[in-house]
Amino acid sequence: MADRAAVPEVIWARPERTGRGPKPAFTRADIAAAAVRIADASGLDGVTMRQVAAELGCGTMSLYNYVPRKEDLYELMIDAIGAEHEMFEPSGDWRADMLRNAEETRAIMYRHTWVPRLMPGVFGFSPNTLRYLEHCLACLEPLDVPAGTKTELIALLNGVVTTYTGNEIATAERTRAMPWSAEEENAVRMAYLGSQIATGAYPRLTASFTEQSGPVDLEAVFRRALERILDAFDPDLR
Amino acid sequence: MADRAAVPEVIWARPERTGRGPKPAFTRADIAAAAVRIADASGLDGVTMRQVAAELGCGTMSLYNYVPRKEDLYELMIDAIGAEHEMFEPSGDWRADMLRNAEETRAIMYRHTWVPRLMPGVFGFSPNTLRYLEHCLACLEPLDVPAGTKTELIALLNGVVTTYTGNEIATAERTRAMPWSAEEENAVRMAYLGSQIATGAYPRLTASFTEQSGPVDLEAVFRRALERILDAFDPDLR
DNA sequence: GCGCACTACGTACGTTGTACGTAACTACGA
DNA sequence: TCGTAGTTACGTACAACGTACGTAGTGCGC
Repeated sequence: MADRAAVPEVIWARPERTGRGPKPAFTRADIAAAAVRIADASGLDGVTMRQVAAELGCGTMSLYNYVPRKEDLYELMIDAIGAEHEMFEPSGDWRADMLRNAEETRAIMYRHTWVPRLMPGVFGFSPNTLRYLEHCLACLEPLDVPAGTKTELIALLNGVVTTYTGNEIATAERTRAMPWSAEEENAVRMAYLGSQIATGAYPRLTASFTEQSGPVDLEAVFRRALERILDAFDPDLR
Repeated sequence: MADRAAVPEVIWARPERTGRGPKPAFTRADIAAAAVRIADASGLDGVTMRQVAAELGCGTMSLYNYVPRKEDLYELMIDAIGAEHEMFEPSGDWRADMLRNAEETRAIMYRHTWVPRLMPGVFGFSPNTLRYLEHCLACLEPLDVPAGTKTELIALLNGVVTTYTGNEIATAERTRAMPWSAEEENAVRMAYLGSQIATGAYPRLTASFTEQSGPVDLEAVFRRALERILDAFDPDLR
């Protein structure tokens, strides 16, 4: 029996096929694509080993020949959507390029709303992740700061993109999944917040709430956050 | 029978006790404390309805009298650790105060390593969350920007603290939970990264890796990220 | 003092990840 | 050329999870 048990292993380090025995029926890409298809259609919770196997048309346990743990399936999924990133030719304007990268990541997340929920748990540097990092570094070539600072900029931007977009998606999905209407939910929330505000314990918070009129433009907030971070790394603004 | 079914409800809007029938055996605080105790000791995955009930010394299903869904239990937990935040008197130096707030949040997360994993899923503005936001706004009183901008600063800071600290914790826990040693894991990872680098497909990434010598000072990276964000909101630096 | 709204909790169901055993298959060493 | 070792494939089975449901007991408001 194959030792599929505990072995210090990044799935990307394990060769895709081994040569001996029957030909594998699927590639990793097949499996990743099936999982992505399910996640897009039914959400991340729809991605079960049984469902993925059914989508592929094979027995549940056969999957474990390709993916030692479910966690590794997630890794495959993240790598798969990483291929959607357009690795454009750097323009020479590092700010514009990084904005474009961020905006594209955001778009990918809106296309695959399960990505933000998966990101924090993914650690193996998948091929497409490495390609993306390399691409970002290429975009940052004109920026005259140490390499370590560039890495920090990339990490900070990616983190903000994930956090902001993930929050928006989670809020949207929350209202969608509920058996009651969004208005109803909002009414209950507002009633609660109103009752809290009425206690007078949160004067500044109350002022902040009442001051702002109309709905928040999430995209604008997102853009401002990005710009601010770019400002903070821009030597020309110091 | 009580209708514990789908109702648009924030748990904080539901009154803690109703007056009729037998006195409840526990308060929400009891339950939250029990869940926090378990999470601290056995991780977030140890927090099951059965475990929490056992910790309280009651039947599993009795919990559902207090907490309609497990998700609401999480909400209770987040609120409970929110009480650990020290709401100090603002010093008048908003940068120093916000740094202190961030550093304290980070410390709380290191004390309760499950917090970052829970944060993205928590939406109900719990009492302690409101108190914390109010406190942040008090610290930002000397900052001369619109109220909306202050809110954005708070959100950005909190997001970065959660992301950075959460990543660190996840990495640490990952190596701890593994049946193999951290050195072994690291060796495998490095061997893999080395093999990728050897392909020559990632020249800039390779340079960045080899350029940096010695381990990364995570706390310093964290501090720099905070300072940069504060810079970006500081009118005196524009 | 009656009844209703609540608490308490055992049982049970559906679903999950995955350990394990078995059977079939093929590339390699002899 | 032929075993045989290392695979793939997959059915069965198990422990653990969230929680629906039913029943029994309790005490406040009318």
